[in-house]
Amino acid sequence: MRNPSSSSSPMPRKTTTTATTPCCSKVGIKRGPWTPEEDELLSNYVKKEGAGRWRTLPKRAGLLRCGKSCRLRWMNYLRPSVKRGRIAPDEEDLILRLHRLLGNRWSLIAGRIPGRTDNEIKNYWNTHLSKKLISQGIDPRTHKPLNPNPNSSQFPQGQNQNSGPTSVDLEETGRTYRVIATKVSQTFNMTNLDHYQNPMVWQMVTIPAEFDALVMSATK
DNA sequence: AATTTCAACAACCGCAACATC
DNA sequence: AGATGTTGCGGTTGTTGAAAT
Repeated sequence: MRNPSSSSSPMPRKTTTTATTPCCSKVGIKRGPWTPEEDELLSNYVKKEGAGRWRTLPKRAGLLRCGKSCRLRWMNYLRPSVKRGRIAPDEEDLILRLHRLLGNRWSLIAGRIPGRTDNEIKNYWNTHLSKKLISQGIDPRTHKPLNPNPNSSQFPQGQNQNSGPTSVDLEETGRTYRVIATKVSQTFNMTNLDHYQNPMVWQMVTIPAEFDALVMSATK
């Protein structure tokens, strides 16, 4: 793996005049790759004072970074619980299954995979899995076979191709989802299985930790 | 050996939701 | 109830090392 802190030169970024989060608009704020010294400052500070209050944290920790940058660095790299290294085949399999269920809800997916961050999973998806699915003739957005005929309507009226799983998706894989829904219902005392045919419900539901096992068992 | 292209991933941005005053 | 600040998310970009030419 490349050393993320190997360069001390800040990455040039596009400038914007859009009103934005205050911590990002300040002049004199350092950008680009983090140095080992900065990592140590942030790590030591969070271990001592705890994570949070990101806006004021940089000043308190003696860092010339914006709060957003500090939070991102902590969440994606410095947190002790972050697992480094290659995505294992079983993790890849789980990502695929969860993405089929949840769409691009990276934080939700990451929440079900211990030690992996949303950024890591998003990157892995974009650089590996989406290409892998395409090479297998599967649309990475819908997890359905790629349609060779662009004129045929793959997405019925009102369906947003960019969104997560649609009701049509759910219907077409109805049996699988029904099994999941039944198991979830049994486990968490839910009664109306029709809710599981509604993508809006999936968007709203905070999936409990036990869901992992249910997904695994129901879809294998 | 030098240059170009590709792949991987860290980091930034805008936005929205939520919290606080 | 509205304004302001904070946090978190997803999309995107830029840098860098590896591979190919």
